[in-house]
Amino acid sequence: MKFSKHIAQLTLDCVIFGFHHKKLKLILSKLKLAKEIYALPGGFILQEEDIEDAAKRILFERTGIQDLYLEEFGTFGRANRISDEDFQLFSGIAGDLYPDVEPPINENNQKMRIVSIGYYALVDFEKVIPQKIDLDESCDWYDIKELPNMIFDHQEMAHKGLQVLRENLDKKLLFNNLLPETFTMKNVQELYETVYDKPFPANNFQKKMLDLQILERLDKKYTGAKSKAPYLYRLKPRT
Amino acid sequence: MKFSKHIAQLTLDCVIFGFHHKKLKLILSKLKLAKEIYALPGGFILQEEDIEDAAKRILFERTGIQDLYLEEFGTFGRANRISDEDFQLFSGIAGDLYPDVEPPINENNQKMRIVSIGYYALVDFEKVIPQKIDLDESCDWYDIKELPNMIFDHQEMAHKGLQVLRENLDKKLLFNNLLPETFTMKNVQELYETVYDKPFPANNFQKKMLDLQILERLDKKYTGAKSKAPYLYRLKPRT
DNA sequence: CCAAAAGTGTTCTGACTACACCCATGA
DNA sequence: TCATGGGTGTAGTCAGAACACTTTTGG
Repeated sequence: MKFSKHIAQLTLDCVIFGFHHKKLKLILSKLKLAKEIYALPGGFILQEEDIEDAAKRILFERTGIQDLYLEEFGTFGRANRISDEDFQLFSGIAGDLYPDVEPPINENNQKMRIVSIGYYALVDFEKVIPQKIDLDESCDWYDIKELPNMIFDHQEMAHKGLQVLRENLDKKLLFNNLLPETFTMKNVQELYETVYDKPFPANNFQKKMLDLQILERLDKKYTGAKSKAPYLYRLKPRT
Repeated sequence: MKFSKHIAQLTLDCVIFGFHHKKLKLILSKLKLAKEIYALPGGFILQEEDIEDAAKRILFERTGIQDLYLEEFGTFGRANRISDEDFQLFSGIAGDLYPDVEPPINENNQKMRIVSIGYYALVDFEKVIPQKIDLDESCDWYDIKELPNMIFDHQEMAHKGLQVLRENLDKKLLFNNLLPETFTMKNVQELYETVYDKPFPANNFQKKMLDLQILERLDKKYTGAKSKAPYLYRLKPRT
């Protein structure tokens, strides 16, 4: 066999961000290993598959959502990105899921590097129950501020993903799965404050959002709170 | 042999931009093929090599410059990024340069996709004579506005590289090899006008550049032209 | 009427634009 | 002294930030 069903030394890992009520989380798998260690959802890429389609496939496997907004944020290819310890831990189980892929060990029993492409996506974590796959002991949402011990350079990938998410969040809002159908300006503000981890003054924030021309104002929302009822908004249908 | 000396289905291609006197060029190889077709300088990645080091190695091979500023700008992995025609053209010669890498054909004689990582770099093209390698009939600078027929999706890669170069050119200037040791403000302005392919008003441009606090004003330059002598500048030593 | 939260208006600043103007230089 | 190109100054516009203020709501 010259070529396996999957590309041998290239994987794809996804930083799936979930937002809800001032919390920013991401999906991690707890791996079925002796040591407690976590990984970004990822996998190998099929030979006939566009890389972006592979990312969509992995995202669908884990979230059940078909058409998610996603973006590539970088390639991770340091020669030593897989430590010896992680390699030994992981190589035992990877073959179960990808029997076609040769374990990354050369004829001298040295580990070989696997390059990973990073993608991120955005969802509302109240709407998505992370699905585990065979390699996972469990799969769940973890707060970005309290990330557990992660395998390979996955922690670095998660941070790079967040950094790219923060660039032009305005444009990304257009596609999102982060907010419900209708929402208040406060909801949007909390989303921004959570992603950027800093406060935004409400009046300036509102002006800026409205100036973007992407929100449509609807009726007011009467919650029964003893305060003024906020307007509801929805994303303008894209032209 | 389970693994070759190079990673099998992953390559790296470099968009090496060269600037001089209102011209923006990039290095292309004319391949030793029946058809006249050009390629970005690129190559496979060694198993033990950081990807960024592989990019530096390729850049050094082609330009003779060791420590070039470079940046990754994306991954190119469409399943059909290599057309049947390009595949047939190229597969004949690739084996000469990389005898260790299996030709990307599966057992059913179907071509397999190779994923490529894009890097770009910046130089002054008057200072660099592009070096050809075995696969090349020639290797030279080509104007970005008059790109010849390019193999695979290399044209798309070149344009994406330019797009990323345009983002934050200010910061990239700090590292560059684009300008001589000392230069006039007009030189810098022409660089910007060439990269962005649009004019900048001279007075506002000067103010903006000086506000960046990265230029140090030196003595005037007396060229013998019958006009006021411009100041010379140099990049402030980085702290 | 009051507290709480929503929403608006006004001013200030700093970046960028456009326009007009002055200065040095060699012919 | 004049044309040429280098360099500076000022006013207008626009997005953000900071501040104070008014409005709506249910108790």
